[in-house]
Amino acid sequence: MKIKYNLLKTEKNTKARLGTIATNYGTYETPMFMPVGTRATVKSLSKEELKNEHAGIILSNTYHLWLRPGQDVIKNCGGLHNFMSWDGPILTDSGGFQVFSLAKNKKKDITEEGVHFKSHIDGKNLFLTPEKSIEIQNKLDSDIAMSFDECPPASASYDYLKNSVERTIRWAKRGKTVHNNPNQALFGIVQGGAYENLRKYSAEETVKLNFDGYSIGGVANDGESKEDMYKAIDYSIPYLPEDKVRYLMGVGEPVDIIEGVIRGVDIFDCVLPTRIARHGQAFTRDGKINLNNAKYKEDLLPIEEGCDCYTCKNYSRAYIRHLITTKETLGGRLLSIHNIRFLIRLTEELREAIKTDTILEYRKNFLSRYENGKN
RNA sequence: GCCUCAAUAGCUCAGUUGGUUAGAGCACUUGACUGUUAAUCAAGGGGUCCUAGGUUCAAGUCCUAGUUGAGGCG
Repeated sequence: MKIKYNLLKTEKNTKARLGTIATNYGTYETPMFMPVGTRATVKSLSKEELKNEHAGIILSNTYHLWLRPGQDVIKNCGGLHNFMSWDGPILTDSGGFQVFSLAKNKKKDITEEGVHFKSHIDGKNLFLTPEKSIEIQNKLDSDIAMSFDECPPASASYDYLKNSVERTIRWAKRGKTVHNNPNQALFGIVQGGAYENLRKYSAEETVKLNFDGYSIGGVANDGESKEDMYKAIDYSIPYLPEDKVRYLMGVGEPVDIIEGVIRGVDIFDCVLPTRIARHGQAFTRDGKINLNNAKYKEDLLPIEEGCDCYTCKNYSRAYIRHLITTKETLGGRLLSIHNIRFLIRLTEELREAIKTDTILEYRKNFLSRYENGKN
């Protein structure tokens, strides 16, 4: 079966939604944060570690798996779930973002047919089309496939964005036509920068194609302001159907997840918790902390007091700082576990706040503590 | 005892025929990261150029003596 979203409740004072997503690998509550596992691994973590911190859906990536090990290898190994031994749901991104992020400042040729660009591994010429992306995702057998979209930079002009939005809609249609995995949902992606009419047009036209869920893309890239990100959400959400899940792609920071939920977003993904972890930083209630800092040298507190994650229950800041400064791999792993749990716990609390219609109060309290960090 | 070589940032070292404000890597101190080309990237602090004389318009660089270290010969 394909995924099924069930709206349980909308918060009284905002557009925040409490719901569930039923998948072939269990039913999960939303709002939800999805850890990113680009190359069929949430970097450095085992499946038990993810499960222990209550991860639900995880992401993987069409472009990266296409290049290595190749979709046929994964298909012959029983599909992505079997290949990576993950018995939870998986969402695969389409590769649209990689065209933007890998080929940034490099030669790429975006045509109506698809995108010509070069492999970041060996420089080989590559050609990715909406059909190709969906075919790869069909073989990967993820639970949710994403349409192949164009992800323009935040600095793109109105005219560029207008053409890009129209092309992304045509690409969405082409991808849907070739999609043929009965167990896999397919999501459409709304683009249009921070322009109200473009987001409206993009959302309405994408919804007409009747996808299994909708995402808001093109946000939080290239130095986009938070105001523009929130506009992009506000201008998209009203045109998305109530009975389908809404996914804000690539976000994010704790603050942005809260703002997204308040605006009606159900699911989020972001590389931040695992990336900043490997770079020595951790989310806490009292703001982001950097374990490289000398002040943690003999600090025997956990990363965050009161946190229920494996890392905080077992290790001190002093020890983790030692691991980070000596470049021991365990440091990045322990911080990844904490940061993922932090964002998952944030969504758990947001769900509670929706149940009790107190999400504005929750935001106020969270922000005042997070932004006046005592660390 | 004699000879040779060396001495520059916390460490390992660049530094041209003498010529702007003596550099790098690492370490240290910070910062950044939003559908992962990222265990990455960026910034900052840090100097009695072994010491004392001398030559010169100008010395980390040349000369003399000394100190310390390494090696060699007796």
